Amino acid sequence: MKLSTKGRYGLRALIDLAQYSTEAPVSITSISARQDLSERYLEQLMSMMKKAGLVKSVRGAGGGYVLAKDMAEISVGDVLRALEGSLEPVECAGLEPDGGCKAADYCVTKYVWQRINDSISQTVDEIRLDQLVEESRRKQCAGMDRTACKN
Amino acid sequence: MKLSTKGRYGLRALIDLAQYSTEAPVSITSISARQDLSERYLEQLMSMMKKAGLVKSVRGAGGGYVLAKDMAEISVGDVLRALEGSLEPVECAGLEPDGGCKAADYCVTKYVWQRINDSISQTVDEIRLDQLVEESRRKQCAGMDRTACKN
DNA sequence: AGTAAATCCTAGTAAATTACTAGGAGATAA
DNA sequence: TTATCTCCTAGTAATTTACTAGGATTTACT
Repeated sequence: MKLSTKGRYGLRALIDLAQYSTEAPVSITSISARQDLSERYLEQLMSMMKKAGLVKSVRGAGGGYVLAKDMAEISVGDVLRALEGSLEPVECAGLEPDGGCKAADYCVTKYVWQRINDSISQTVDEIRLDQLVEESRRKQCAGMDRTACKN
Repeated sequence: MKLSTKGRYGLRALIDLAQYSTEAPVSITSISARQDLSERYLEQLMSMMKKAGLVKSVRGAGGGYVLAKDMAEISVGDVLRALEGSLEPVECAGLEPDGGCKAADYCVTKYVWQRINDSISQTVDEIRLDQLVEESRRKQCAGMDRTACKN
């Protein structure tokens, strides 16, 4: 039940992007320098977030990434699902109307997986990027030594 | 953010055990037959749950496993933590008073991981084995074809 | 026109983890 | 004494993770 580096790094990167892209697009190079992440790897994460419609890219010199929508419109759930895939603790935990497991009616554990799924979904969907950015400003995270912590 | 087969199989096995161990201990052979699980693998899961104090074993012929405490005293959280290890979505998500990450005061994402951790913990800790057993009886899960579903 | 700074896209790959299997020792009831 | 159990340690194939590598393409600037 661990998040991978994709989700962890990606959320950090997006918070960074949200803070620094108010005027011009922000390059992968600058994000990875501030956040101490591999440029090549971050590239892939940004690509995933782009496909998910969270960021837009500007190609060529002076280019980079910008948020595709308002910070308040992006939830942690959007970010993590873009990077981790479904957050369901097991494959069948979702609420598919019909496509789900045939055995669902007789499945006790499905109730458990669904409860876990619901609680995760609810919390990640209610935390939005603007809150995190504000929190980051308040804590003056810019001065934080990123090599100390990989989360 | 997926549970492994340990957690999935193990919870199923323990529900099965709770239902069938009212009189005599239940053997791994019988659980694995009913639940369509590998005996050897289940053996390991039972051993983990024993170490965690959830079940007791009776060795020798006619032996097997019994719950170590009342069904109502065992939560899904107890079971999953015994089998999966910590349920924290990232290493630092817990509430360690001091042993935690040095950067915590400056770490925005830690807030996120902790919120997720808290919501998972709360839901798994409030679901107890007796509820699941009752639900299983109500649904007549005994007739379920276990080969159809691995969760 | 040329160059530097960017994103974009696909593959490859070492390390770690998962999900088992295998073998055999020891305990106990019949 | 034998069949049925738990117990314990190792091994291992398959999968996933976390990257790295190479190069094509786009664009601003001089």
